[in-house]
Amino acid sequence: MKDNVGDRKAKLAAHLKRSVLTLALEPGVDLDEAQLCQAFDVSRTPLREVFRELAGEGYLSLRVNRGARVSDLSHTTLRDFFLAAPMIYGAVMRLAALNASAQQIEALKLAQVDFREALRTGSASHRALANNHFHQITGEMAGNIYLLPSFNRLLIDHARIAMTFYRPQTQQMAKNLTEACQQHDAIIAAIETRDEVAATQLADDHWNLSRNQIELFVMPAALDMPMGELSRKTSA
Amino acid sequence: MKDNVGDRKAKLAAHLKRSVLTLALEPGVDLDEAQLCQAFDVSRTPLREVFRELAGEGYLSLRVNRGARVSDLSHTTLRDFFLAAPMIYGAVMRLAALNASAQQIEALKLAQVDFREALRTGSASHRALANNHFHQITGEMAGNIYLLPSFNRLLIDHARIAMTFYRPQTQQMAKNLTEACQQHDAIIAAIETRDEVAATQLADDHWNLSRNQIELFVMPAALDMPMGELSRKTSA
DNA sequence: GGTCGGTATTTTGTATACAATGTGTATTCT
DNA sequence: AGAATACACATTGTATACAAAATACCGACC
Repeated sequence: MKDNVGDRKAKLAAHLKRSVLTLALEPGVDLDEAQLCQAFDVSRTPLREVFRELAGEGYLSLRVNRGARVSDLSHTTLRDFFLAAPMIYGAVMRLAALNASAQQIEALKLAQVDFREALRTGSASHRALANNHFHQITGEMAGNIYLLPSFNRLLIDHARIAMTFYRPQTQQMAKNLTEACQQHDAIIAAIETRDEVAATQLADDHWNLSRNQIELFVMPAALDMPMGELSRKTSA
Repeated sequence: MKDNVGDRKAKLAAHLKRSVLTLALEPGVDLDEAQLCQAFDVSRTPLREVFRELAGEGYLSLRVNRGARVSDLSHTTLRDFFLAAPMIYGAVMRLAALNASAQQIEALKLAQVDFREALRTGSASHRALANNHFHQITGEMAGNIYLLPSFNRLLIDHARIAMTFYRPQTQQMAKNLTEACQQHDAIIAAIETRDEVAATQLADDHWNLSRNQIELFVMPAALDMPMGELSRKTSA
């Protein structure tokens, strides 16, 4: 099971990504160079290179003379997220339908098998990662180097937000998950038949469902309030 | 004029960015670590960190065991560019109109002064950099962390493509440049009055003008062909 | 003459020592 | 007691030596 440094570096990067996506490393926490060096048996130089790389992709943020930390997921970033996501997701899905290769479609189907499996028996982390993987493949299908940077950044925070509701706490939330799964199937079908219109529409539907799911979590029960004081706009 | 290492690092990064944007470093050329280390008086470690940073932003691309090179600007990337740019530019301009701070508007006006100056007396590089700076500020105004990665990547290649026509070779091209300048003024006005509709429209106009400019260069004179064999679709 | 294979050289990647910066703590002075 | 400062410690940034990989060069063989 021993491998060269390059492999250990890749392992480290993958581990950090997974940890960030699944909230095993929570937004804002500091990363300890010395500890990670020891844990993954690499020296500080390659470790710090990985840090910079992941910082560029949006997983981490680096502050001069004060080390690396997991990217924040603040109030304002959430607002940005809801503004940008529908547009980018839609564009990516449309391009995916236009450009997907047969090989990529196979990969997408495999990802969906895993996602379904995760919904049935997996942990919340497994679900988040499987869903993340599914959408990453659609990003590859779109294959537009100018869209991907933003899309991948969105996927990072989508996974982190989603982690909060991949442990469904109500009947409705559970139902939404199975619907999301069905939408994935529809997305695969649309891509396979190169139906860009359907794909774009499905991106929109899928996104709206996701947003509902998030709202169910952020505003749990509505508590059956008599008046309208707790309207949606208040928290913004 | 002596400064600490951090400053030299920043200088190096700025130099590389400028060189890439102005085609002083052409797409695809290899970068020599040893030479740059000597030129900027930094050791290889910080130099390589800069490389990774710029690679993350899209200026360079790193290939394992084979060093850094300037990002390519190929046929296929151009196609991606034309697909993604209108959407992202429009979104950024709209958000800029909604969110710009007074300070940012001042900065934008200064950038426009410089751009106008560059059109009158500056070099092609000066023009490209000034225009780049102007649009970078609109990106900051929009301030959406999910849109910015793609937007900034677009700006890099926009500058590089634009370099080819900031040396206007026909009457029409020169005229287009002055029109672009006027559009900048209109953009400033729209942002200052928080007119998101106008800003979005102007983004579209500005983009179309830019594309025309590019097309004038890519398909120079049309040569007054009698038949229609040289129609636009052929090269795609 | 051309191609294959092996060695020398250059270039890239990693480890580590050292310098600089930031942080925590104790001591002193008001 | 509380604040300020100086000192010790921990963490981050840089330089450099070394290892590994790629490239260039050269000669042998077909």
